[in-house]
Amino acid sequence: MKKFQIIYNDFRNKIVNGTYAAGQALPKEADVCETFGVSKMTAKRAFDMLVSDGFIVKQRGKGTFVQDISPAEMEILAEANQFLGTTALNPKKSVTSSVLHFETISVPLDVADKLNISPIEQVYDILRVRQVDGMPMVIEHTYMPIKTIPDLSLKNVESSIYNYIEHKLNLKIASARRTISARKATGEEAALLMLRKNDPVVEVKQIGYLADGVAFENSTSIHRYDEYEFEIVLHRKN
Amino acid sequence: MKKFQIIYNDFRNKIVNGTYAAGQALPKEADVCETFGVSKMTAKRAFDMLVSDGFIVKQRGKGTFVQDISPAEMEILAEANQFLGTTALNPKKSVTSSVLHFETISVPLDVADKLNISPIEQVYDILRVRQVDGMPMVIEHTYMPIKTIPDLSLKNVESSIYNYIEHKLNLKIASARRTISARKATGEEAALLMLRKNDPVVEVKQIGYLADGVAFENSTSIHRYDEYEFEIVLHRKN
DNA sequence: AAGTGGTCTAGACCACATT
DNA sequence: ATGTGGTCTAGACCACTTC
Repeated sequence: MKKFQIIYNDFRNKIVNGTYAAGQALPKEADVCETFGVSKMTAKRAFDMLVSDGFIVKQRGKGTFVQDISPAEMEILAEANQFLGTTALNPKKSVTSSVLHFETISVPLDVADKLNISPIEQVYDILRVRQVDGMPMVIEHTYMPIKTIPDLSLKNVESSIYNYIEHKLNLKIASARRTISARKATGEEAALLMLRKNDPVVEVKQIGYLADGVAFENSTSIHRYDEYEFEIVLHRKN
Repeated sequence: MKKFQIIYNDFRNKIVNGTYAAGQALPKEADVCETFGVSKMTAKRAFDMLVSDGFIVKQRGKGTFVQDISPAEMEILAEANQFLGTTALNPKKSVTSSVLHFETISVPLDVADKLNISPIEQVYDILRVRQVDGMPMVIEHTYMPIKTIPDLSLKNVESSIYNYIEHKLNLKIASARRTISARKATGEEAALLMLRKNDPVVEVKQIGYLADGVAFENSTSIHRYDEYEFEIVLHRKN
């Protein structure tokens, strides 16, 4: 474990469990350096990560303080933070997939632009409905270039594509660009999600990237409006 | 301007305008150090910011490369990134507010928890409909503690509360926690937004924080489903 | 073996807040 | 004047990739 991670974890735990309460001052950088036997840059790095995650604020000339958050809200904040597929997000529940389409096609033009590939390339065209404990939660329409994700099988698609990519192909999923909006469900969507036509759905468009920067996935997910919530901490620039 | 910002801006511009194309290698850290006359930590910091914003990827042992993004998508990425109020987000359009409620009340219990204040404190209770070029876009229901934001006037509420906070009170708005979900519009919401009852709306709940970590705002915004979109770049932790 | 980025140091000096 | 965090340096050493 890296030194900055040790320091980050230590203070994160003490903030979440209330050892450091809302508004309370944390030790100054110089003390952290001494306590953990690290240099200033390393202590600063750990604190900067806590700022980024919304736990603390730093004020030049004054000190470092726990963000003004109630214990109940602190719990929620501690649980938030990550980006994962549906399987990993529901580790305690049974996640299953019904595969409605799974074929290889020439890439549609708009998808070619998002994946930044030539319009003559082939992609998987995958349509799945994912259930949590048997209840349909989301329709996922995914395109993936076959040259990047070779030999994808129906079995992979039925269980977890991310698992295949990371543990069979040994590729690292690194980041994603996501757009979130809402609209009315079409009749087909409503039927699949057990909603009525024109009920609200959340539409999440995502472009996924591997650690080498290559786009490997362009997906559109249609979520039941009553089963989707997206949380984030935002920081103003400057 | 800080050195790391100069380097960040330089490469950001060259990536957005195509001087460095998708997949292309950027200079190695050592070269950046020499070119800009900075140390390794400073060059690294600038590149780490570009990673965070989704422009590049770094691969240990190999080098640094532009993310695999088409020129069209690069434009979109370059425009994204920030958190601002409605006024600032629509600088070219006329943003107006209809104030439906503006009173001072004892804080509701759930709001007291989000703002982490005592249940006997007073807060502004503000209900506004905000229009862009005359079209109703969003209903904002905002609570703010009067002790943190004193002397808020109807005039401020009619124009821009953020402007009052930042330029009259000289407080710095630093961060926010946001939750995004969708649901059906109530009859009242539909009337205000010129929708039909049960049409989709996007519900954005936000807790805003000042630079000293104090929560100054708890708001719920109801957006027309066809006029709201939220974009973000996410990174996987490890 | 050579080349790349990642972590970390032990300081120096600066900017802002408080006394 | 003192104390705080912010920027930056000039390295050392490590981890991973490629040859």
